[in-house]
Formats: sequence, C-alpha cells, structure tokens
Amino acid sequence: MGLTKSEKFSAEQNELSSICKVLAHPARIAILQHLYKIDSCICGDLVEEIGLAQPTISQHLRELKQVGLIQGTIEGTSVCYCINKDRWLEMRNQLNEFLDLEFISGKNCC
Amino acid sequence: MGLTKSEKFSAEQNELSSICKVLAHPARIAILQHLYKIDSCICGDLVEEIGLAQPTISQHLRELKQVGLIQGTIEGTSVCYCINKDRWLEMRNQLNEFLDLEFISGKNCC
DNA sequence: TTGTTTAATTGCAATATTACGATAAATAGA
DNA sequence: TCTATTTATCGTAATATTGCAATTAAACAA
Repeated sequence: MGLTKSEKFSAEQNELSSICKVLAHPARIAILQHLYKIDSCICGDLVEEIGLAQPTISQHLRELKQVGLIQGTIEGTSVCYCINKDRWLEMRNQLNEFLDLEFISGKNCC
Repeated sequence: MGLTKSEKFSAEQNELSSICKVLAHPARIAILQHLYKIDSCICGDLVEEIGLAQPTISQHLRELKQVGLIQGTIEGTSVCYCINKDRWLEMRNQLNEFLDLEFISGKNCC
C-alpha cells in the first residue's frame, strides 16, 4: 500500500505532519537557512551554495513554495526567492503548540 | 537516485531534517499526542486508538523509539510506552533554535 | 507442559521521494 | 531576429516509506 490514510487522522495531525514533511530534508533546511542568512533575496546561487543539480533545487523550491514558506519574484531571467515571514511565523506557532506540551506528571512513567 | 546525499549537509542540517522526518507522519503525531494525553503508559491500545494494523503501529513505535522520543518497558505480555521527556525537551530545543530565527530585515524582500 | 495473549519481525506490494539528464520556456541583449 | 542565460518541467531510475498478512517470540496462566 504505502498510502497514508489521512482520513483516519485529524486535520491538525495531518497539518502538523505535512509541515514536518517539508522540513524533513537537509537540502530544504539548507535552503531556508541560506535564505534567512542572506537578507537580500537569492535566486539560483542556491544551486552553487547547496551543491545539488539545478532541477533538484528547483524541485525543492517548488515544495517550499507550495506550503507557502517561500515566495519568488521574477527578475529578468532569474528568480528571486525569500522567506514568507508571515507563513514562517504561522508554522512556528503550529509547531510550538505541539511541542510546548505540559506533561501531566513530572517524571517518566516507564 | 533518490539517495539523500547527507555528506553534502552539515550535522545540524541532517539532525534537524531527521527529527522532522520522524514527525512527518500523522500516525506518529497521533501516537505522541495519545501518549502525553494519557499520563499512564499505554501499550497496544494504540492499535485500537489509531486504527491501523498492529504491525504498522509496531513499526511506527520502533521509529519513535529509535530516535529516543519514546521508551517502552515490558509488563507481562504487554509493553508499556511513554514519552521520554528529556529527549522530548531536547528535540524541542533543537527545533526552536531553527524556528526562532530573527530575520535581518522586518519585511519580505520580494 | 499446553494454550492464550501480546508485541515484534518477516516478506512483500503499493506508493512516495529524491536526483538528474534532457528539454522547454522566458527574458535580456546584440 | 538570433543567442546566451536562467529557471521550470518532463521523464525516468534509484531508493525510501507505508501498510498489512503471516509468522515468530515472549510471557503468563492453567
């Protein structure tokens, strides 16, 4: 099979796992880190920076764009990408809601 | 190919993406949520709770165990699982370090 | 011991992801 | 127009993930 039966899970659970899936590749982490390290927007320097082939980078960029974490504007023949800060903060809040849980008891029970 | 070229990325980038990969499935999110909702440790009630077959749940539990997010102790014929709180907080810190970045400029640049 | 219960493992099929060569599309400049 | 540059898309191969039936393993009870 191999199909995630998303009907079995809540919208929150599916959303959380989707967010994590986008971040579940070192190349996409590297792209995001580079984009916020370099304030000015970077286009295809990412190909040199990351060290993967251009179609591969383009594919990762598309995934990041699909979830709204980055946005790109065309500048001549090149494309300028940057982080969508609103969406970034939204994602951070969603993740923190999951991560910042208070455990009922202080100690591990097993 | 399909092989993540982890040599190309920093230890931090590989670690971050590994953490996210474990969380990148709704069933594993659901397992974790159930484990901290029910303070007392739950064994194979997870199978009923989640609604996937027992081998599938067992597989997800193994992945969570491998990264140290949960731990299990044998109690008779059943196994009691619970969240490893130290590891959970460690993971939370690693993710927050990545998520809590201050952007250089306040506005999106493209 | 034998049966029962529970969880892990094995084996395999279906699907998803990753990577890249080849190609196409779009734009700028000559 | 033609050409160079840049990025997106297509097609495909390699690998990874997911899910479950069947089986095994382990612990308890009778």
